[in-house]
Amino acid sequence: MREEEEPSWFARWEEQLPAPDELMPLSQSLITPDLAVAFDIPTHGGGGGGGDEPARTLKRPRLVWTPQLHKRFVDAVAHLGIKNAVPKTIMQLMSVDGLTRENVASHLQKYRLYLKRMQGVGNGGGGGGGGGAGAGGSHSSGSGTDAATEHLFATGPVPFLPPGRAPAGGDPYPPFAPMGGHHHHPPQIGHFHHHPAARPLGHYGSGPGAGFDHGFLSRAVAGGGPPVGPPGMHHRMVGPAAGMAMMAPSPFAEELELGSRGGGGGGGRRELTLFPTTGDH
DNA sequence: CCCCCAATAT
DNA sequence: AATATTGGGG
Repeated sequence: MREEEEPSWFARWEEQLPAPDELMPLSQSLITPDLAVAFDIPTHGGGGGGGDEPARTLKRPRLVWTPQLHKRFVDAVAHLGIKNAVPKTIMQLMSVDGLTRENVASHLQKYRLYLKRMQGVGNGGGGGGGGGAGAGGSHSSGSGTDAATEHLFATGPVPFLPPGRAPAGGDPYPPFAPMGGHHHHPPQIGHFHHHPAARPLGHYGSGPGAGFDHGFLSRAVAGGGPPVGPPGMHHRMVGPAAGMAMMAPSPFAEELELGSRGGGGGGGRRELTLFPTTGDH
């Protein structure tokens, strides 16, 4: 009789519910770029009567990494390159409202672990990838991807994995290999390369007929956003001046890589688990 | 200041 | 379980 789970009256407002009876074929609506941050647990549980709502001290609800959101994350990382894929940059590139650096950092950490885990010997999980050198001093422990990790991370093609694995002492860290000759360019946070399918920020319409914003979708560059400064940083940008510079909503185009991609050439192959989206599992 | 990682707390 | 948070080190 004890139930956990807080009273989420708002439950996770995911993206959906366009119409009570309208059912999307979902056949392969891989274009469900919906972007929405799903939160849970709004705040004080009071109930009742309280009355007071300290707008300050409001704790942000727990962020729910929905597959779509995760995808944006992965795409951002993939497009940034290992060196620029740091929390702040990733967060900015994602342009998801409500997302904080800590959110990304935490997820990034897990994501990195997942990658390492997969490259270790014995990998297994989801599809494997090809092994890789032990990067960084990691201890390889055997276990293959566990269910836990799998449920989120393996839910999308890992865009980068060491292409050529060096069996014994190769480079510990690949300089980052873009997928089969793809584009990789200086992280322009202002606007990304144009893609035929680039969607303008605002409402990621999931096709005709849907399209509604939940209020926050697209980060309002409030506060007089500084006109983007191209992060052409080559080094770790440090310095007072570099502290803040780029900021702009950027819906970067996404690469629809639907086929399976092997982790890098070679051999691995990824079973595309179509999206578990909206309610799968 | 920011990042990274491990451990821990919720 | 999935995130958030903290702490130590760079």
